[in-house]
Amino acid sequence: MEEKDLQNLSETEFIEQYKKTEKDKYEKPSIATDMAIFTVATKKVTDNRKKADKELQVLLIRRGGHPYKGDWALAGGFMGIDEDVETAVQRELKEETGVDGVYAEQLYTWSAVDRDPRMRIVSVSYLALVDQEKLPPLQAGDDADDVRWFTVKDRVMESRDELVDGTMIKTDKIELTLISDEVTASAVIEKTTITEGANVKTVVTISERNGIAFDHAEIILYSLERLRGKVNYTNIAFNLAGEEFTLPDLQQIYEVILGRELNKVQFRRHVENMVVDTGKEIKTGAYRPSKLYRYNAAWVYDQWK
Amino acid sequence: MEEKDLQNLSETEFIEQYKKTEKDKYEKPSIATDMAIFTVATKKVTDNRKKADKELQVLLIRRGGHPYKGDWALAGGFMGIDEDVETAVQRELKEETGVDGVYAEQLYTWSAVDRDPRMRIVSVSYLALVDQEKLPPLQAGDDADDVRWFTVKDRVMESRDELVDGTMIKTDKIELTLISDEVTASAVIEKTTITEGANVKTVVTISERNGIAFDHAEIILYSLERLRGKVNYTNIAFNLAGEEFTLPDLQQIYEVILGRELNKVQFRRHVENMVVDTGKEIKTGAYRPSKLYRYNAAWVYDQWK
DNA sequence: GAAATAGTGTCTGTGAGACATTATTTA
DNA sequence: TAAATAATGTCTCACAGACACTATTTC
Repeated sequence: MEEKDLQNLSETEFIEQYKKTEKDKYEKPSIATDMAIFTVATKKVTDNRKKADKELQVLLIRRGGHPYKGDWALAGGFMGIDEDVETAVQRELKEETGVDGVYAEQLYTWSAVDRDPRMRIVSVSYLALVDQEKLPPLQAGDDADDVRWFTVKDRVMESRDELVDGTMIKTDKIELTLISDEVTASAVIEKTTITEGANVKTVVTISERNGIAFDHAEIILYSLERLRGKVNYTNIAFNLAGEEFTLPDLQQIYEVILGRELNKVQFRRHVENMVVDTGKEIKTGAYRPSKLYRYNAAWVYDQWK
Repeated sequence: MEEKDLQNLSETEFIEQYKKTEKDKYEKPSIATDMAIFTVATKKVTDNRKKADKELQVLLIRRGGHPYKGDWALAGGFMGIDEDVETAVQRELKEETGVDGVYAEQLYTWSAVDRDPRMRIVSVSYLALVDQEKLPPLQAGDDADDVRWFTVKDRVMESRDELVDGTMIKTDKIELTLISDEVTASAVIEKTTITEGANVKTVVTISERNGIAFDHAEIILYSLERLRGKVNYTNIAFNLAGEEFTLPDLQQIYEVILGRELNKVQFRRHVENMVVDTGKEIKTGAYRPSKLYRYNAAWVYDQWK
């Protein structure tokens, strides 16, 4: 049936006909999800410093089969034909973390033609944040060795600005290092931002890849940026804290995310309206106890004040 | 061949075999793009006020066939199996606007199972901004009537906050109105934000739909929010201005996007470093002429100051 | 000079950033 | 009392917001 004739049908007839003759005319990609699941963990290391240190970790899974066999990949999976992406993500989050209702937000959809050698896979990536206290210990089952939390470190190796003829070219070379007990994976990512007039275009390429599967180093970096970008003006970081927490602990979570130390007074002023004093205290050492707070459910981010 | 046996092959053999037997095991969705293309246009209306007024417009296309026949939809199309989403978007932007290198940024990927009655379509939406001066007049061809710029108005009809048991439920009822010469399309969108602890989830439903196809009212609203959210701390608005512009004009672009008036002094201070004086002036009426500025290519957004 | 808009000077309040001080605990 | 960390007081500086004023044009 010609396209023209199709349009003379009623809507119901059209759709019936479309499903028969048009629906599978073109080859389609698969849709997958990739989730950068983060937690802030307390370092086990007992070094000289008394102050407990925390670190940002991401969950990775060792690839048991081709492609990228043996490399570490983000959690994720294929979207079923009868579910939407959000449902797939919540299903997979529950599977991987064992926790219900984990915070997740959509990041970006990756669609490079060659991002998977098997076939065309378009991936919708998500940023997920879990409170470490809620996490069950990683399953000690047969594949315990294949699911791990990696400490995340990123470092700008090189930063170059070039202004040519009204076009600003900014090149950043960023090293991403992921460390688990005995395993270290890493990547070097080159990020080029071309600003022509006010039109900003960013091209990202992975120039070195050691043990990180697919384009996942890029996705992890992107999720880090999103996390850092939102930490200061949303409640996003509270998803990484327990029900009750001390302000010094909360501050450490912020510091671990931002990768720098924060001023105490300023930090407390900043979160003042986001927390409620529980009236409880907690003693953690040979010094003044901390007050316990909880998240203030009534807090609203007044976008434009 | 069993999954187990597949994994004993070399990577090349595996992929070859995968493409033969595994690749099309499951039904796949189609990938489409939807683009909210905005421009800021100068009102033709000559009312009593001398000050020229601008308005925010979005490009819509009348659907010639089922489904949503006769309704207005965002520009877009299917992603080819040999191109990535960005390429598809740039191709379609050129087709629709006639302009090369239009600013476009990825917004969100929509995947509701029933968002298209024909088949499963996952849509990657984009926000695009074009300078009106660069736009050729809409093609006067046979389908000139099918492509139009609509003035965008949105209004919060109702806003309710409810705090139940540590869970904050914020419900906003928003009216979106799109006006072209003789055509008006509109929708009422209900946006519910559920904040449980710090975990924010937003559910959006279209409760009334008049002449806007698919879930496109939702996408337009989402793109408006993104535009407003970025206007104050990026150079995004400059994509809506010409090569050279006056500060009063630039301020109007900001005002039209934000939907409110801005303080002149404060605005000028805000954009001070983003613009360069061209030394030229432009006379537009019986009053002091405006200086012409251009975008300052050397401006960089120092993310954390 | 009147009308209209462009552009500048300056006061005020808020909030970020930094430094200093006090408070509370245990050894 | 020393050591360690929690919590608060307060100074400074940058900037957002507002108001008032000056500048330039045409009629």
